[in-house]
Amino acid sequence: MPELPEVETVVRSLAPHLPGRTIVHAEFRSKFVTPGDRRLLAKRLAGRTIRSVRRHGKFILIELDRGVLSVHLGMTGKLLLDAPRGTHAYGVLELDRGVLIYDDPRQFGRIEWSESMPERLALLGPEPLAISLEDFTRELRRRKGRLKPLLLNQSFLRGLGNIYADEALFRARLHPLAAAARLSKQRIARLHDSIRETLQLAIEHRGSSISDYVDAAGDRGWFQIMHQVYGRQGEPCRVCGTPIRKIVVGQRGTHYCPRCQRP
DNA sequence: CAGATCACCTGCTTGC
DNA sequence: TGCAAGCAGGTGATCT
Repeated sequence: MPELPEVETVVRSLAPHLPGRTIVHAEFRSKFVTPGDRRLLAKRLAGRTIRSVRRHGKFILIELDRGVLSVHLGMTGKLLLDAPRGTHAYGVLELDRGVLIYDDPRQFGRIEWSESMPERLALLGPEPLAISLEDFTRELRRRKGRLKPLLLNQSFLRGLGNIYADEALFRARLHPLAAAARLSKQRIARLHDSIRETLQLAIEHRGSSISDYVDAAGDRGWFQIMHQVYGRQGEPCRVCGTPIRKIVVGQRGTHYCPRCQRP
């Protein structure tokens, strides 16, 4: 669920509160979210002071006075500040002031501690909000495959997910099955712009709350009311009125306008 | 290497 | 009403 705009919103909602806080006690209850020795993890965190909170793709990085805690929200993960502990509170960080709850019904998220920057982050592609048109063009031309799976591939760009891949393709008027390497210069520029504009707009609206996404304060996003294609199958395209179509691409539901996004 | 298939897990919706 | 199947914002392993 949480893609770049949602993760960015969570980080922004945490940033005013976490730096300077000390973790008094930690507890983890899921062998999926926290694989390996959960007691050791809790022990490593106890007594640590939080230096900063930032986003790297869809990862939340909590820098400590020793080591880094990386949190990936998976599909249904939430980081909640001073919230009651629900059934799915699989991680609890008691702070010197307040408590940080990791809640995740499906347990697809991951929480890991590492001494320095987690190695897996090095495998991710550039930030979609930062990449230049030149770099974007070069990387796109190097790739085979279709546009939609490519946009979901975190080694191409880090942070796009199913909602924003579909929304960016609509904005760029590009078909999800178009061959990435064969796009004209003009279309590449359109896609580059569309990705940035879509993500920025979504961040301004604090992300999309499709079912249960909320930020650390428990507030929902409202970009979902501006979705052009995602979840709108059968409804009229906001530009041309043609019914939005839903197909499956790379095992993922893919929404597009058959008229605005010609093959 | 691209792409399909499956798996991880829970909960909500849909259809019979 | 009840139950099973299908589907969901993500990712990674395995196979062809």
